[in-house]
Parts: sequence; C-alpha cells; structure tokens
Amino acid sequence: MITDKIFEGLNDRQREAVNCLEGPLLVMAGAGSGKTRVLTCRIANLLANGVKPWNILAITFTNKAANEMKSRAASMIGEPARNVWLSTFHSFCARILRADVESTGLRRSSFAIYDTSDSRALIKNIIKDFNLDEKRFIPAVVQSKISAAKNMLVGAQRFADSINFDSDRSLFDQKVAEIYLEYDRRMVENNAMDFDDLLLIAVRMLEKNEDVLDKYQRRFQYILIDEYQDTNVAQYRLTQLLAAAHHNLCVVGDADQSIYRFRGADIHNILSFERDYPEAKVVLLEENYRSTKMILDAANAVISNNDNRKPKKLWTRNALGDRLTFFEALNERAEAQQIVHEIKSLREQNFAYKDIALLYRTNAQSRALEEAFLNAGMPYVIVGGLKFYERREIKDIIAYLRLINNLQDSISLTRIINVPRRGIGQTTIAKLDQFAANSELPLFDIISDVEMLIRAHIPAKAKQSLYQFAVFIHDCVERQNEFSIPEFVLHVLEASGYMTELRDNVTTENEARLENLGEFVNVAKEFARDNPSGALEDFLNHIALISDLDNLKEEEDRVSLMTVHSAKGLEFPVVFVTGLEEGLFPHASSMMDSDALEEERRAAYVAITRAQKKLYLTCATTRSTFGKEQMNARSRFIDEIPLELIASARRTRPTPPPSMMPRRFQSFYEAPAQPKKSFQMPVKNKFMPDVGVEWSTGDRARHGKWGEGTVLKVQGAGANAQLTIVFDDASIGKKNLIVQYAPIKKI
DNA sequence: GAACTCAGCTTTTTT
DNA sequence: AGCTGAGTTC
Repeated sequence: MITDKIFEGLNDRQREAVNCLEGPLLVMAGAGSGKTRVLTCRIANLLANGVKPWNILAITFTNKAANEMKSRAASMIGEPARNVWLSTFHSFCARILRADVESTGLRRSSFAIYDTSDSRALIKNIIKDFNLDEKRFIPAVVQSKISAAKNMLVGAQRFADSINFDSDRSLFDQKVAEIYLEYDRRMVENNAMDFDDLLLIAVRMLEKNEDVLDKYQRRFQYILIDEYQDTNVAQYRLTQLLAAAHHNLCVVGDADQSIYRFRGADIHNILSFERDYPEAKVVLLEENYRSTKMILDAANAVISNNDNRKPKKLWTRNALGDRLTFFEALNERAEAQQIVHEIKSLREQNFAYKDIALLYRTNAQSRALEEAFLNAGMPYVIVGGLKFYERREIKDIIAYLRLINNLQDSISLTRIINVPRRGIGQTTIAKLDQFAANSELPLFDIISDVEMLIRAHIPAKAKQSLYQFAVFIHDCVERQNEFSIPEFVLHVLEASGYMTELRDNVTTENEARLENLGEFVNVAKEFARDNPSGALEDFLNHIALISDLDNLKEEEDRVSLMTVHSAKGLEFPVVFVTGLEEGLFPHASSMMDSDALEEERRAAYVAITRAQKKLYLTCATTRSTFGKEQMNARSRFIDEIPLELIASARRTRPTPPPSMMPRRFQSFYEAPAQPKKSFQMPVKNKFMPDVGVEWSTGDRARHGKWGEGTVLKVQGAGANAQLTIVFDDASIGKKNLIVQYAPIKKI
C-alpha cells in the first residue's frame, strides 16, 4: 500500500501535517524536526490521493532542495512526482514570466536576467550620466535602496511620488528616485530583469491580468512554501494571489531561523499566518531528530535570549552526546591551525572529511581557514564566497551568450566589447555611449552600422575593430542552430579569441580560468543532456538562477567551508562555528539595533543546530581586519550557553602571552611557527622585460600576451627605445612597444 | 592603449 | 592585506 509507505516512521504531529491536504496549513517546524520529510511526504500523499502532479506547486529556498525533494517524492510514489512544479520563488517567477509576460504588455518574453553585479554596473552608468558624485551616491547603496523598494512592491513611480509628497525627504532620496526611474527605463531598453524584478513583475502580471491569474490559480490547486519565515513582501503577495481562489496553502517554517531580514524578509509573514487565514490549521513540530541533547540544549539556551519570539522548546530522544568543545586561539591563524588539528583527531574517530563543516559569519573569514587547509593538505570545498558564476571568465562567456541571445543587452556588450583586447578603449566606448543616449538606439545597432560609427566620430582603427566585432556577433547569431549548446559555447570561446588569449599567456591564473571555462562547458553539456530541446535562452535562464549551493556535491570527501547563511537547511555530523567574537558574530553592524541583534542570535541558532553529533565553538583573541590587528571579546553567544554543556578551555580570556603559559598549553594557543609564504594565492607570472638588451630590425621577440613576432622598426636606444613589432598572429598585427615597459623578450 | 602607481575602501548575510 | 578606480607616463 502506497500510503503505508508514506506514513511509515512519521510521528503523530508529522502525520497530522501530511494528512491535512485541504485548506491553509501552518507547520511550525523547529530545526531538525523533519520538515523536509513532511513536505515530501505531503506531496506524495497529495499524489496518492489522486491530485495531478502539475496541479501542485512547491517552493523551496534553493534549487538543490527542490531537486532533492523531487527525487525523494519520486522514490516514494514513482516517476509522476517529477512533474510537480518544484522550484525557488525566483525560478518560478522566471518561468511564468517567460510564458505570459508578453501577453500583458509588461515586457518581452526573451528577457535576460541580470545578477547583482550586472545591475550594479547599470546603476553606476546612470550615476555617471547624471553627473552625480560617486562618493555620495555609492552604486551599492543606491542599488540596495532600489532593491528594498522592489521587495516591498514599490515601483519607481510610487517611490518617486512618496518622496515628492514628503518635504522633509532629502535630496539624496529624490536622486535615488530619479535613478530608479532611469534604471527601470534602461532595464526595459536592455530587455533585462534583475532578481527583484522577477518577483515584482510577476506580481504585477498577476494583478494586472485576470486571465493569467485565473490560469495559474486553476493550475496550482495545491501550494506548498518552505522557509516561509524568510519570505519578503513580494513573495508574500505572490503566494496570496496564487492561493486566493482555494486557500490550499501549506507553509512551513521556523521563526527562530529567520535570517534574511536584510533582503526584505519579514518574519511577520509567518507570525501572522493565522490572522491571514483564520481557518488555518497549525501543527507544531518540536521533536528534533538531528542533534544530541547537548547540542540542542545549547541551541535552546542561546535562542531563549531573544525577547521577541514565541516560546518554543525543541526536545529530542537522541543520546546526550559529547559536551561542546570551546577554544579561544591567539589569532585567526592559530584558530585555523587548531581546527585542522581537531579534524585530524576526528579522522581517527572515524569521521570522514565530508562529515565536517566549518561555519563563519562573513566570507572574509574563509581565507585564514583556507590557508590552514592548504598547508595541511586537507581536502576542503568553499561553498559560496567567490562563486563560480561570479568569476570573471564565466561572466565574460555568459556576457557573450547573452549578447548573442539579446542584441539589445548593452550591459553585456560593454563588458566584452574589448575582451579579449580589440583596441577599443574608454574613449571609444564613451563616444558610443553618448551617441546611443542621443539616438536612443541600443549600442549594438550603432556598432553594426558603419554610417553611424562615422557620425559618432569613431577613429578609423576603432571603427574597423568595432565593425569586425559586430560581424562576429551577427555570425554567431545566425549560426547558433548549427551547434549544440556546449559546442556553441566552445565556438564562441574560440572564435572570439578568448581562448587564444588565455592559452598564449601561460600563468597559473589563466590555467585556472581555462579550467573554469572547461567546467562551464560541462555545465552546458549537463544542461543539454537534461533539456535536449533547450534553446540558448533556456540555458541562460537556467544558469542565472542556480546558486553555488546547488552544486554542493556530496560524493567527494571534503570538509565544507561556508557562511552560516549558506548552511541553512543543511546538517553535518560535526560542525565548527568559528569566529565567535563580539563585533564579528554578532556583527558590529547589529550592535546598535536590538532587532538586528536578535537576527544575529537566530543566525547563531541556525549555526548550532546544523550539528548532529559534535559541535565546536571557536574564537580568536586578536584578528586582523582591514590589515589591522584587532582585539575582540569572546561572543556573548558563548556566554549564553550553560557552562556545564561545554568541555575544555573556556573562560580563559585574556589569553596569557605565550611566554607566561605553561609549555604544554602553548601549542594549543599558538600556531606552530610556519615558513612564511608557504601559501601563495595564484599570482600573475610577471614577464620581466629585458632591459639592457639592444634591439634591431629583424629580431624575433616573444610578448607576454601576444606571442611571437618580428621587429619591424626601432626608434631610440636602450630602455626607452620604441619597437614596432609585427606579431605572427594576424589578429594581433602591428604594435608599438616601449622596451622598458613592454612584457617582451628577445628570442 | 597599456601598464604602472597611489589612494581609498573593504566585510554582513544572498536569490 | 588586497582590490578597484583615477591619474600618469610612454
């Protein structure tokens, strides 16, 4: 019997939630209480009761969680489970927008999705064009204001209006409003949407068009939302619109794990669910299956210091477990060293590397940890941080693909117009921008038209390269159907000269870039395999919305390093919560604001509850921040944990200087002396020019970037001599170089 | 145009 | 400390 399988091993509360299929349902699920399991089983149960998979919509926080849930449901109920709409809010919105936004007249369906840095680049352009001072109008600040407004469903016009009516508002906000209006205008012009637009415009679409709303309301008879405590106004409104017709809405979350206030998440969405849906059934899941009693007690103790919360106590039948381990190291290097040391002993206790996670509050902390791992030769993976899709070479190839897919995308065009170098400099780009602004044409239209290039007063050389570039892009547009997506990616990389540039300039950095591009081709292959009929546009859409976390592969035995935020929803047998210092965790920016401080404490709660068996809490007495040594007090969160739960050296602050310490403790506090420079970040190989070598016509030279060539002309002598070199690679051609400055060698 | 130097800023967390 | 952007030089 299928239903037996669904209910097998569930506790009474969980059964209740899985069994309640109709009407609004709120599942308050404490950390580790089997929340994912309930969601999965509930989906399976809906299917078992004859609900069609395409009538179910389930929203999760990451694509990874979505896929996992899909597989689990499929193993319970069979393949039809794969037809459930299971995705993140953002992918869901992208999908319905592709399908229907064009019919509402709001946007075209072929829009590009800009990530944070693309949209910041656009804001920066606008600030420049408005002749505003970049010191006062910091692009990132303006961006976050606009983002906050969008997350609250405040469009540009309403944002501007709300300021005009308020005479006290500063000039700053008025300017932000102007930038916001212009930003929207250019996003339309570029045929692009940012992450916030996906939500905002999807809501507008459903509000504006009854037919479309009706269609999706009919389609999604049953809606499930995970991590409901982290929804923002736009997501809340979207949920409300979709569920309005039937109220078959199940939301799952834990107010104590709400840690995304900074991006507009509103904890009240979950707290007032019962007010929004008075007929709602509420199920509390308080039995924890994940952690030992020790860990859970520590978590409960910390979170109980938050005043603004509904009291709740997680409990477990699990074993008492080991006491937590706390240590304070001398500095962040010693902290990392000590962690490495602990991991070695964990290995002797039969823990695998992949059983272990290191959590930190800020990405910057990963550096010291990474160094220690490299030195120790210990396998690790950094989840998040400088993400794969944020690497320069990956953004470059994506920009090429986006431009080919959407010739109006001027942001992508400017990114790669001179990558690899084509002799198109700032002056030329400024002229083009000017001309584009005056003629209201997309940049690409201008560079593909020689007439216009002349009118824009582009010098002959630049004109030539621009035109060649335009021809190349046009050619790619026309020929894209000759290739599969991975082949096309390779074609673009080769034919643009991008690969040549990387291959000719052999540095560790470039080798890493080539490797990353290879990985990108693999992503394309995977996509092509999973979506045989997928177009370039679908591929772009796919990669715009997958996060690093989605790629966390479990098969490799490596220690995971990530921020507390990235760790949400994950669990590990052993967890190290690092950098537990006042000013860092809780972060300095939260100290003035009790709401922010409570959010920090929830982050600490999330961190602690990731651990199943063993929990380590660590901090450093001094830490160098911005290149300066800083003394930090131990985090208050440590002092909120009852003493009896903690083993080992605590309350040792201030740490005595090494000379005052009994010798047997020294190694505990201080990293062993290590050769300086034993770790080096990949640096560009500097090609030192051969100063002191005399050159003459006909000599052969090797250039760091452009390969080999022949000297055509020599002007002057010694270090200051100017050489004219014809490079063998015809696409590079003739270059004038100063001996003393150019990366060249005589061969 | 390319490559260098210097000043100033960075670090909160992310789809 | 390490990165970006502005300014400078040839």
